[in-house]
Amino acid sequence: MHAVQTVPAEVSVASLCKCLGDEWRLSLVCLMETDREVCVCDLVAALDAPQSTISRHLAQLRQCGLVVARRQGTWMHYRINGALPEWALTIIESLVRQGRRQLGLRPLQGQCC
Amino acid sequence: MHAVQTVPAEVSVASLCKCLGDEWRLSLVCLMETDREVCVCDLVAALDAPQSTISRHLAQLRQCGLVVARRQGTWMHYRINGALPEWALTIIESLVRQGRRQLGLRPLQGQCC
DNA sequence: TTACTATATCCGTAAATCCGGATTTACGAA
DNA sequence: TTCGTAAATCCGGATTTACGGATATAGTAA
Repeated sequence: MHAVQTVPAEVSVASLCKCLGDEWRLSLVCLMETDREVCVCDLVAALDAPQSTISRHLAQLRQCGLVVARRQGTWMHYRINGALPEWALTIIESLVRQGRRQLGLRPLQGQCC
Repeated sequence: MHAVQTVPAEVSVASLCKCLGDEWRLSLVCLMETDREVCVCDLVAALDAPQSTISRHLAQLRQCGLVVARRQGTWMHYRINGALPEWALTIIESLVRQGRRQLGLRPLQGQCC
């Protein structure tokens, strides 16, 4: 029995930037503390946007490999993809740090689930 | 007489990412060594693209504040905007470092000007 | 002047992206 | 089963963005 290889997802610099070059998506990632899961309903509440809009942008972040989702019953939990290569995680962290300063994000309520 | 204040240009994380989320523009920035000017004709040659395309993308980079231009006779020299705030310069440097690995950029010839 | 060069901008068209209400899917509970 | 909730997907229209040939602008030199 061998350990599970977490192969670093391939991401191109351009697609990473493109993905985070949208305020909705940047905000979503900024709402995800490193190594902390966030429920979709909390994201919808925090950003006060139509559910379909949030879901669509989360799908893009997933497709790009920036976040991963985990289902728990009816709910979906998202988090930043820890399997990303070092350089990507580092850059995302920097972008998120600065993004949090710029975007006036209301704190997560965590009321659901 | 007072010293010239280099007020750090305001840049939003989202617009920075959006601007670099295009392969042409990312390539252009990757071709600019930090603190080194590059001539437009060299950029056109290196990327082998229509001149209007390069010029248009350079204009976007300028508008976003990521690069600055200096005219020397008929030629225009571009460089990364050193007046950007620290966080932006740091992030750009990381993106460029990784971008250079990913994009197969042909080296600048520097034949013109 | 005129001619030439480098670069920027214009403009019509094509393609990509975004939006959000409506619908579907997935799951849990009764 | 059936119902209710959470989330994903669909779809048609609006908006944005990209493209590149043609043209305009800015500068040099004769």
